[in-house]
Amino acid sequence: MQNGSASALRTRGERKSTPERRQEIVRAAAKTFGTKGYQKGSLIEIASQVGMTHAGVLHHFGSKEALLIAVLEYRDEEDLELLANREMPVGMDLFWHLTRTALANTQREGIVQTYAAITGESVTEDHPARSFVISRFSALRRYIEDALRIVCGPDLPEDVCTHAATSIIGVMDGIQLQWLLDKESVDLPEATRFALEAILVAAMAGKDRARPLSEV
Amino acid sequence: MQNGSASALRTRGERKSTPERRQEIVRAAAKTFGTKGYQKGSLIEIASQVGMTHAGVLHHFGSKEALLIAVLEYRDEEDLELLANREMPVGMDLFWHLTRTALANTQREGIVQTYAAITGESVTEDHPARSFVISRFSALRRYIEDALRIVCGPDLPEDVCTHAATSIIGVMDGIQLQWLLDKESVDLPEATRFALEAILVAAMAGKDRARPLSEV
DNA sequence: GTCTATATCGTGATAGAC
DNA sequence: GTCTATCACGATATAGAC
Repeated sequence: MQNGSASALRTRGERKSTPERRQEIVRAAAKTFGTKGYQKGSLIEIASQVGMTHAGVLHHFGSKEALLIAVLEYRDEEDLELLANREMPVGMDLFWHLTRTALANTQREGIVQTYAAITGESVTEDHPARSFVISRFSALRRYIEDALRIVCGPDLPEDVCTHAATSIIGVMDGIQLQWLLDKESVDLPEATRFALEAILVAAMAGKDRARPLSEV
Repeated sequence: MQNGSASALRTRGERKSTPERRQEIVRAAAKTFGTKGYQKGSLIEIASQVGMTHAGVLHHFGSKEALLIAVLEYRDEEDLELLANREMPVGMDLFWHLTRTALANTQREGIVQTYAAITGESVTEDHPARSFVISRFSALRRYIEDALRIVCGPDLPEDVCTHAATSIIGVMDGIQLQWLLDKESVDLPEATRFALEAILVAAMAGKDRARPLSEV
């Protein structure tokens, strides 16, 4: 019960310890990069949100680019924590999870906005988030393909599987984008649910259509 | 047959006339905004592509923002000219057109890139393209909804119609984005065809499901 | 760990010569 | 119609005081 060593006392003083400070900064950066974009979002604006000057921010991260990477990693970490066991659901559970995510996203506009702004910018030349976004998409496609194979069975043709996975990611991102720009005209969760079901049904049908005659 | 007045001669001299020069600049700007984005794409880079200084560009357009608007209008104009009669197809023809567009887009990466970069950036605060993109999406949704009503008949429920239209635009944009970032992993025309068919079929099914029992 | 001060750079825009 | 020159501004990053 004794309240600890000198080092424990040190980290509990009124001065914020470094990991906490870093997280504060990352959160502010995510907000700024979301509203202004990476190019236009300045270190000065980020710093002012946490009561610092931009030199202070650079002390923790070294460069603006490193801060962006930290934001991207933090966002993925945050997504993982939405899941009870911190790992991606498998099979049909994945599609339920995606549907629930679309619903949850209506209540966390900031995160959606950050994701959309950075992803959108990443198509430009030499953008620091580019390779990160590419591998994120790639990993996501693989997850969804695996889930599709479980749901549709082993007869699912490879090309149908890939196209369906690409379509699912695409439609979720695309609907989010329209929703961000015009929330009154777009029903994010319902449109997403409709599209996911449509694509799932088409994948199942693709499986049936491609089944070799010998097996029928 | 006589080759014209003094004014006609004047516009044919070795010096470029203003409308031609404007178009050259707009094309260069579209390219630069596509590769670098609007914020990072500089007037200096645009000007150098047409053999001018940035002051020359500003002489024609007054401001960088006005140049962006010109690019957006030019891009829409260009899209219209892909159509034989310069007007959007109606009914099932629209969906054939969208499928053909996805195929054609693999051969005009620059245009797709420009569209994606500007649309992606437009979600940020006070972006000059924002209202343009919003009304573009809105008009597109209306077109597609009209076509869906023609294809599916008047029984198509309103919400299914809207969700399908939103999904179609979303999935086309979303697949394009993945394709731009990773062309080897994404088959743009085939994935688009798959998704469009899936959504169309689902809309038809939605119509059937919602048909009042009294009509069956 | 945060600040002030500064170096260095690039930008969009304006004014005026040619 | 295009150029040169310049202005005013804001950015990232560094150096060194506290």
